[in-house]
Amino acid sequence: MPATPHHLPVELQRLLPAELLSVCEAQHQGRGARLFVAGRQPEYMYYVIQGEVVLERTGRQGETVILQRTRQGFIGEASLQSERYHCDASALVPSDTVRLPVRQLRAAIESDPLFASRWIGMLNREVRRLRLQCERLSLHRVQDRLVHLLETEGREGRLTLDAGLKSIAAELGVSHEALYRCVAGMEKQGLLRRDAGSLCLTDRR
Amino acid sequence: MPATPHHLPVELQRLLPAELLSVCEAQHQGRGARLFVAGRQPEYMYYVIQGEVVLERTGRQGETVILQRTRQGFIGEASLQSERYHCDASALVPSDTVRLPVRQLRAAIESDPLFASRWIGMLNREVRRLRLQCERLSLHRVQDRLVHLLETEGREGRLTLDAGLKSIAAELGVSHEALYRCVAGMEKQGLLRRDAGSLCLTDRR
DNA sequence: CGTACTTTTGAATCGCATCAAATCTGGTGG
DNA sequence: CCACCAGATTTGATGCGATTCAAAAGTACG
Repeated sequence: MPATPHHLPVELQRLLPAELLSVCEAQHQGRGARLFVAGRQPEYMYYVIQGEVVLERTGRQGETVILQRTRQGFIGEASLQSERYHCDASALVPSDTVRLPVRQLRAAIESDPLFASRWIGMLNREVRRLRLQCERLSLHRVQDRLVHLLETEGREGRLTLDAGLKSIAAELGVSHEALYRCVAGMEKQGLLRRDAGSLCLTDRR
Repeated sequence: MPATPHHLPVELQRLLPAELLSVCEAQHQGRGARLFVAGRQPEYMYYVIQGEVVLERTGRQGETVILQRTRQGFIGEASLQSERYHCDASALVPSDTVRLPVRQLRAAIESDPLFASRWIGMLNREVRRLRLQCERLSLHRVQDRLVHLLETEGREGRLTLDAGLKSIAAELGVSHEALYRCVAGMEKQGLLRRDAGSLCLTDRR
């Protein structure tokens, strides 16, 4: 069923032209649900309203690598002009999403220059976010990566946890044991506070 | 001086509309030359024809983190709509570049839908490339990262080296000593060949 | 020829992955 | 409500691989 525009997030309402807003379809994804799988032809573009959806790829040793982790925003937007998906998307926790037909999205970009500019702006933000993640992953110590995450993705050093520390560990590219130890150690040193569902850096420099 | 269009790379000629091609300016950057620095207002968009230009940021301990490494293509394209650069760009080796005015680039995107689509395609490729780099950096062993680099950025497992192994080490996020040892070890095991200026995986599986 | 940089090897140390196991948690069905 | 289960969290012990510091040898360039 089509979602009425005023149910959609403000960001989406500002980004999309009216003819696309009207064909958005709200969906709910259960825990572990697959939005799409690698190799399939892209038919819909997905936007995460609430929850946590990851783009992942299976390495050659069978390990799962998380390529993107979205709690709010588009997932797999790079597949707009692709013939097929390059990775899988699945919901880590029950999530609310919106999907819109790729075909109409492409048409809107080609016919609406202002929308195209806004879409480019969204891609530019994504590129910068990915560069930040590369910077983060090039840090060697778990603590450095965690602090970097809190400083760049959190607000005022505070980051809300929707799916537990284990999924954060995967995003940081470290074992969950190492992250648990790191968090415990930083709490003991008073560098970090841990409220229910969020991590927060204390301001000591 | 404006570069005559037929001196520009084919990729650029196919991407840019005529009015932008005519305002491209060819430039040569000496080794270590700064194309732009963080904080400044973007005035030109740069394209690397030949050589090696890096986007880098200085971490809080003063270490240099390479965010992008371009031997061919745009550098800092995410700053198209930004008020200021978020990082520095400098030439690692003497490089040929093209610059075009950001203002006219923005105007072209808003007035030429097909060009906007092509620009989006370029950004999509960049997003995918960055996701690959994140995947690579989340590997733990140096050898895994090097193999991943050769398989994804090389052609048939062969990668041409323009600026020595040390800059590769920085891109892989490892110390240069570790990379030298890794290369030597893999050569000894017959997993890798090292011609003048290129690394090549041998096909043993 | 000297200077700056890359490449190379060595040795010591550190941090994390890994394996193991115990505890805690939320959710399920009896 | 309680027993139970799957998954998350937590702590411990061990080993590996990379960082780091150090130093020497090779190389390009003015």
